Amino acid sequence: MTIYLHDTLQRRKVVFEPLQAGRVTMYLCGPTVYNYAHIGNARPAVVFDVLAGLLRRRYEVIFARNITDVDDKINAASVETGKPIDEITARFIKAYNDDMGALGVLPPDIQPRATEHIAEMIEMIEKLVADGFAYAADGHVLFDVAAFDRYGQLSKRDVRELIAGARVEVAPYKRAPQDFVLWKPSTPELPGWTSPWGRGRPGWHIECSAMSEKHLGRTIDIHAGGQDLVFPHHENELAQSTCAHGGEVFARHWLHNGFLSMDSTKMSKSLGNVLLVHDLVKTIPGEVIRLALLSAHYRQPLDWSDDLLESSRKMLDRIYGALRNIQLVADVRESAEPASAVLAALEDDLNTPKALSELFNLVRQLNKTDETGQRMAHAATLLASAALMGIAQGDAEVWFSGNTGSDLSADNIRRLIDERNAARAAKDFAIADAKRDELQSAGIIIEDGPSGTTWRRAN
RNA sequence: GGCUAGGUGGCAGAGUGGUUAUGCAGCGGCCUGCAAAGCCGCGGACAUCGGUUCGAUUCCGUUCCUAGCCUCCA
Repeated sequence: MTIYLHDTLQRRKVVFEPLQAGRVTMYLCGPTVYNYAHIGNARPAVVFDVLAGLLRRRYEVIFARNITDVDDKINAASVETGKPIDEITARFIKAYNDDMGALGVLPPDIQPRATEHIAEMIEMIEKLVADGFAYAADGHVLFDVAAFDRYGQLSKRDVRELIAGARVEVAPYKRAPQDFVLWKPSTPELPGWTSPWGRGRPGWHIECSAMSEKHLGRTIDIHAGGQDLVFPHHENELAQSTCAHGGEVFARHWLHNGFLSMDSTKMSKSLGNVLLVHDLVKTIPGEVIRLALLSAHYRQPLDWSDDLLESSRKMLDRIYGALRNIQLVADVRESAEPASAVLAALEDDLNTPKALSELFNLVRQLNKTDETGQRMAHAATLLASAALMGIAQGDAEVWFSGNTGSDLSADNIRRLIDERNAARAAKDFAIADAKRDELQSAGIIIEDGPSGTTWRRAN
């Protein structure tokens, strides 16, 4: 089997092959920690969590997802709230990790922080200056875009079009408007570090170049992030890393996820139309949110809506419904392999919608099987397949009845069901139906099955 | 204006040069005391106009429309 991934640089799907056989290095641009993560920020975390898991089946994987903890917006938040920067970043790093955890995102192998890699950044900048790819001017250090002839290759942008004016900041210390900041001076009240160019702080792009080199090496296999990072962030990283490494390939595969929108408009912090993961997980199971994020292909746009969540919840109802009332023997479950159709879909550029459709084919197969041993085998395959996407791994009974969401306690529900069944046994269907109506009006739906009556909350 | 992606049945959303996924919703049947769940079946789609082809939703081009990037942003 072969893994295919779409590469932004080549604009096509390519066969994935790590530089070193059996070992994959992967870097994902993580959050800037000045606020809670919104659901759009969660998309790359979830999507590339699935990818990391998929790769781990076949390779040793070293997965780094950074934390940007030095940034103008963090400084602004500190000024605004009067709280120290460390307190703000510590708080939102924890919140980010907790929120992603609620969505079933496993921690990356390495979570490097920008402030802990200032020395590496300075070292890289010095190298760029020494080799003529960057210049110091007026307390700043700038990357000289003209010195890198392939600049613009990732975003397919013509440097000549990056003209001065409203689009690109013009500053007197720049040789050319498109030159970008590697290092900038800091004021006494803002965070700063001693450097050959005076007390200052790093520009935005240099941190990822320095941290990926330190933790993953000069050439990494996969560099991932949101589509909006293609330009300028990744274009600039590509330029500075390539130049600092004597022309060696920086990232062998570039992966970018599409955007989340609401009402066909991009969700973004600057527009203010954001839904925070922190709030959503209070009322919606993280699994439902995770499935919603995986219901469209990762490179396609995804419009967030209540309908999407409703539909995702119903998909999980169907999967858990099939798994309910099956007691899986431990070794059957543990030895189960995912269905090849599901695996193949995911290994084809992470085609999660296709994988889900194959998952539902397994559900149907399970539902129409009567024989217990066969059912167990199908259920185990279904579970192992769903595990590839990190969904439906919980207890089915808990899914349907863990939280009644109604005023009736589980004991009272059971009592009404017993009373109804007594009436049914006595063929007093008027009373039986009255009991069922009573349950239904309390948000409880009952199902008479071969092994007795079960119930679930109505959504 | 430049550059990228897209436009698929009531909705969501894959995919394919000829056999029309999957989930939800709808319809019919089976099961059930009746339901629910499940199973079986049905209907209904490939924005537009041209071109290539024996044949295009799928390839090429036109037009229209949508979103994103070009500035901090996943």
